[in-house]
Amino acid sequence: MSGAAVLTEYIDPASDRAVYKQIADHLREAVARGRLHEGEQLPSETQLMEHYGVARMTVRNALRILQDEGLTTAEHGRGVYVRSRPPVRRLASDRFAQRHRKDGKAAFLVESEQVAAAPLVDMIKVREGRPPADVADRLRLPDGARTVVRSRRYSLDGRPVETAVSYIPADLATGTPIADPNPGPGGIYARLEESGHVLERFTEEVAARMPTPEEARTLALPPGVPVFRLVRTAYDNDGRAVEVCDTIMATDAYLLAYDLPAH
Amino acid sequence: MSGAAVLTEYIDPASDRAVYKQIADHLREAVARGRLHEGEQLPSETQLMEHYGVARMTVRNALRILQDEGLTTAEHGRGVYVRSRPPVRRLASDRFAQRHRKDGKAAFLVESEQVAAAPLVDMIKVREGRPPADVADRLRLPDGARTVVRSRRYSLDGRPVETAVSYIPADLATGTPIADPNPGPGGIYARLEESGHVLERFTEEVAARMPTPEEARTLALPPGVPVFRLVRTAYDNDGRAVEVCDTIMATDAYLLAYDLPAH
DNA sequence: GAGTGGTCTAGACCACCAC
DNA sequence: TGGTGGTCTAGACCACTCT
Repeated sequence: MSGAAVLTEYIDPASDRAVYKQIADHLREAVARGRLHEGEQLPSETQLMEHYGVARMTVRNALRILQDEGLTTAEHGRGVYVRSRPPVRRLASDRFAQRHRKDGKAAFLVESEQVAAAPLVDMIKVREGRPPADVADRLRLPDGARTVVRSRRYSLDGRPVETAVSYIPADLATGTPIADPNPGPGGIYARLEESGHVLERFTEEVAARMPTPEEARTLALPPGVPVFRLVRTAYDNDGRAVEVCDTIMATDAYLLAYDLPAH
Repeated sequence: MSGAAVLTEYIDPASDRAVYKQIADHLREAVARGRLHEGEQLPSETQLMEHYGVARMTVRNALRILQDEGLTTAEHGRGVYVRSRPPVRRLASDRFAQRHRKDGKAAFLVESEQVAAAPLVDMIKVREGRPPADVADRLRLPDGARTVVRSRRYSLDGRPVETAVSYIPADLATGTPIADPNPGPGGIYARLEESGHVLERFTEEVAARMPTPEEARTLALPPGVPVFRLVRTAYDNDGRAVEVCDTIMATDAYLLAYDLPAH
């Protein structure tokens, strides 16, 4: 049957609005008014063609709009469905607080415990090399200085949610567990603190944009889902920048929470 | 002339990749490699059809991909251009610090001074009414409690960048300048502090998604540009939530910066 | 096999822009 | 007036999913 029951409206031929936009409006409204629920199937392209009396491309243009808005997903051979909004994971601003590392857990593991999801870290790559210019700036490194570069991907319950690339100045990392794929309990922050670089504060810069094709592939992003780009810089108690972490996050998996003092 | 000089590659008929995706790949790569610069015109649909020997819909599908990625903008009657990335405005985490209000300036005005842009606030609407459930939760208001609701749109140099809706509990706002369209120097935060509700801290929750059609219209967003949804809650020195501000921001106009302590 | 969405063709007319 | 992108038609063949 599918959701053909929502086909109650017709094209207004007197309207200036393009036909495919009118069709998109009808379907969008059906979702907004709850006549089409999360996960429910939309009328098929054939049904829409017949109901509205238009060509297939017109129907497909309408469906593409909804997909670009992140409202629906098309599944080849199955149908078009109202996208279900997964529960977002809330990242609190104290997630890097020292107390969360005390029992030897890195931040991502602590968070996944809180939401009772199975964490996975894969695509781990560690190398040494020169960082991009903007990263070198943040680390206050001279031109040509080298860093240890740690890349990895994080997943929850089998769903990739975030990729991250960390840059640590070579003089702090080379020859230490930080340059190993597995840096040990508590992660690299614990190693940095053991070597005397007690972390004092972090800065985070948050931007959002549509993913590149490669990011969409790595994070298995459906169309219409933007990414956060979050660049975090960690400073030790000497005020030195000891790590820059460049993160790409699926925006449908995260809610970022911050506390701001008023003084 | 346009950018036809970038047409150096051809379709690989042996490839499994769809023709329109191959064309999109070529053009994307031309941008990435600097063979097409910001603001430069892409080859026209006609030129692409002739070069690749494909139908117009195939070319249009390719161009749509780039547009959805936020890489290009199409201008009716003129051509398709590589989108120029406007300088983003950086919002620091101390932007609501008390010292920035001392000279009677609201946060937005202070920021626009820093970037030497002409600020505009329009579409101002003030009313009294019941807040949405999630706002009432944040304000810890009982069901049915009323708030003053302040809506407005912010623009810089004639370009809309952000809309905001503030909710202030009626017992703090009704009958005060907070319920006037113009709340006076320093904005509503200054009025709240004058009435004894000195602001102690804020929380911000940041999400990102594609805009609704109405948001795209209000912010004059080109296709492929997501929005931030930023919900800020202001607390006074008694720990009471005195305002919730629900903001929709153009992501190509903002970079959000936060400081996080490590303790 | 029947139904779904994915890709592609080859046209048409229109609205907008620059010259 | 010619070139541009915007909309729309009426087909075709294919790949995928479910039964």
